Amino acid sequence: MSGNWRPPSSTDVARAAGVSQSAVSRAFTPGARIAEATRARILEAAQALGYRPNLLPKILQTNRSGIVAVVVGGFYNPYFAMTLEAFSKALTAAGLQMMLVRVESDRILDGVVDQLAGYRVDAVVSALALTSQAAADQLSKLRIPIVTLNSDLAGDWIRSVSSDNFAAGEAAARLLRERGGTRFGFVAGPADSPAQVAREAGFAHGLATLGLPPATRAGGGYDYASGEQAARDLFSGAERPDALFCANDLAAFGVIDVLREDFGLSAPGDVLVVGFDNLDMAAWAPYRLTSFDQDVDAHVAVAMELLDLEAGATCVARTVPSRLVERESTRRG
Amino acid sequence: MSGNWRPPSSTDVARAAGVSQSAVSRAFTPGARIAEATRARILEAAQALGYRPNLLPKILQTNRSGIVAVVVGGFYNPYFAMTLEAFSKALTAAGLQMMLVRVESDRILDGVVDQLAGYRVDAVVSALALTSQAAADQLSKLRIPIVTLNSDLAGDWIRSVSSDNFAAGEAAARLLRERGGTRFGFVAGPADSPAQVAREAGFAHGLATLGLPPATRAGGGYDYASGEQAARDLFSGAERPDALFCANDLAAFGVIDVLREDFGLSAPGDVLVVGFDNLDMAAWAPYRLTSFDQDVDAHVAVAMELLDLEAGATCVARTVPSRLVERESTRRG
DNA sequence: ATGGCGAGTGAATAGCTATGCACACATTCG
DNA sequence: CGAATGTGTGCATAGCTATTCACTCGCCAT
Repeated sequence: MSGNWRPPSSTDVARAAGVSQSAVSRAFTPGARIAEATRARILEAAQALGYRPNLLPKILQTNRSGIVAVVVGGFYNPYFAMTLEAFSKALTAAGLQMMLVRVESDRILDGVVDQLAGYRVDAVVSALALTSQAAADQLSKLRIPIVTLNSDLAGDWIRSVSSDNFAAGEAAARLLRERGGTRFGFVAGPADSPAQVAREAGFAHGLATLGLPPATRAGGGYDYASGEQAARDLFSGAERPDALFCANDLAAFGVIDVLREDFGLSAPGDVLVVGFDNLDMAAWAPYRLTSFDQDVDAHVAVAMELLDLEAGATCVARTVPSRLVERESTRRG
Repeated sequence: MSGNWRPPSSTDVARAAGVSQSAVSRAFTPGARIAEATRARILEAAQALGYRPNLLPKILQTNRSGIVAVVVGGFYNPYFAMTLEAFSKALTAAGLQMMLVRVESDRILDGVVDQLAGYRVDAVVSALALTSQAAADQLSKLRIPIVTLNSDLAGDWIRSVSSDNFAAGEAAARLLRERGGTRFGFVAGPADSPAQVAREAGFAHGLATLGLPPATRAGGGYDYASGEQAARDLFSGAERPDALFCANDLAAFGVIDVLREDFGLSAPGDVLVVGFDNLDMAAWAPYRLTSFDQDVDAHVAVAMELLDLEAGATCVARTVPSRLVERESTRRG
């Protein structure tokens, strides 16, 4: 019997209140012309029936769902939590809802495009390290704006907002040099991440510009375990580095812990360490990690701005400066 | 000109392929009766136009959106990230989409109900510490199933799944006692969290059952800073505890860091510490924290199961056992 | 030869809301 | 007092898809 139950419709309310369906609609539309008495009677009937206007017909007509899809690859990195939090606030403030899509790989994103297009999402935000070009093209064809974070996609209807990863890499080189570093190491993120690539390139360029020897290299992931492994690799050899730039904080934590536990080394006592993301944890006592703050709020603000650029079918790329937050891990003595 | 652009509809495809709209619909409906040749011609035309079936009309008729709303209070706690990740996987596997809603307070949840109801979400999952009874009632009225996590809501169409918080509190008391604790302390979470209340009550009951003195108490939040403050409060007095049960891991980390930095105390050397949630970080070298694992996957599996209980208008509450993961922080000597 | 049958297709419709248009009525102004 | 203005309401429709119903056309069996 409850199998064919339906939520009350505006027609049901109209019948209950003895008015037409359009009157009900007007009662729920701010600024619509309706007598206050009628309106009150309708709201009363609606309340009694538990009526809520169905948003779908409106969407069907206007093709504006009020939904923005946010695509992420996983949540293990607190940086994504920060991004999600900021986006959530911004979207709510703009009266939009967030559809959260988690994809294992970019191949699967292609499959998800059908769904997103089917729900007529107003826009897609991709926090994926690597966003599928094919998927982006499909969305472009449907004129669904897409904003990528720290990616390097190109094409119509595609906007991107990134940190100044290259410049930050250079800045890291300068800082480590100033603080007394002589043998440099780089703890890498995943090779397919454009941010990782830019940070490493900037670091290398910074070292070269200062006339310093290139950095030894280890790692290959944005996670804690990658950092652990990188530290073991870098410090098992004879020529141990004394200044490290890590592709992100999570890896830096792994590095610092292994240095302390396995090698009895401390930061900054024996090794200078710089991270990236400025997670909350970077300020915690065991780490006090110098790190580049990506200014998530600014990223999101720019992203929201780019989403609003309805007309712009041209490719837009914006860069948000990151801010160096120096803590104990680079203060020697 | 692009102001009134509309994505291609099935009618557009039909025109292009020289068939009727129903044929197009059939071409995209698995198992529908259509000649293979026609189907191929339609798919070709659809491909050329970039057609994707609009899901909204179907939703309008069936009242099944394929969307589940997940309501959270924030993302600062990695525990929510774990939950979100697990839910995301489970929903994807079930062919559902996740609408993520972040609310500042439960009052705002009331306002959000209109939206959720308007989108005709199939169900609501609330990971809120405190879920508004009023909001839940509204959803019940619309026959939208609601599942709360670690909450103690009651009513029709409301299901809840919780950890065995009370039992875990008792277990914590037994463990700390066995490991040599004599003066006990409890680092509390927020007072309005049912999980916090149950954990504290279980701990108190456990201590009493063992004939031990009651625990001193500090804290009042699930975050790191709360833990820091709690440690300062608990260890500034003359009678310092030597065994702590923390309402969650994040607070426990704050406790451990302050003990080490400000008081020169170590866990487990000077103080035994038990946390709750078993975050990834609990295994990290500076902490090696004994913690109760809430088994997020099991929580989510049960939640998904409860969502499927379409018929059940009765209130269902399920408990998932948490698993004690013992690490160095409670191993003395 | 003819009734029956299955496959393939088109026409029509349900589902719900917002809104343009038309109409009825009241009020005000010349 | 007639006209004009304004207010409040109902009618009809668009928006898109899945699905039911009806129809046609081969084909087989009787």
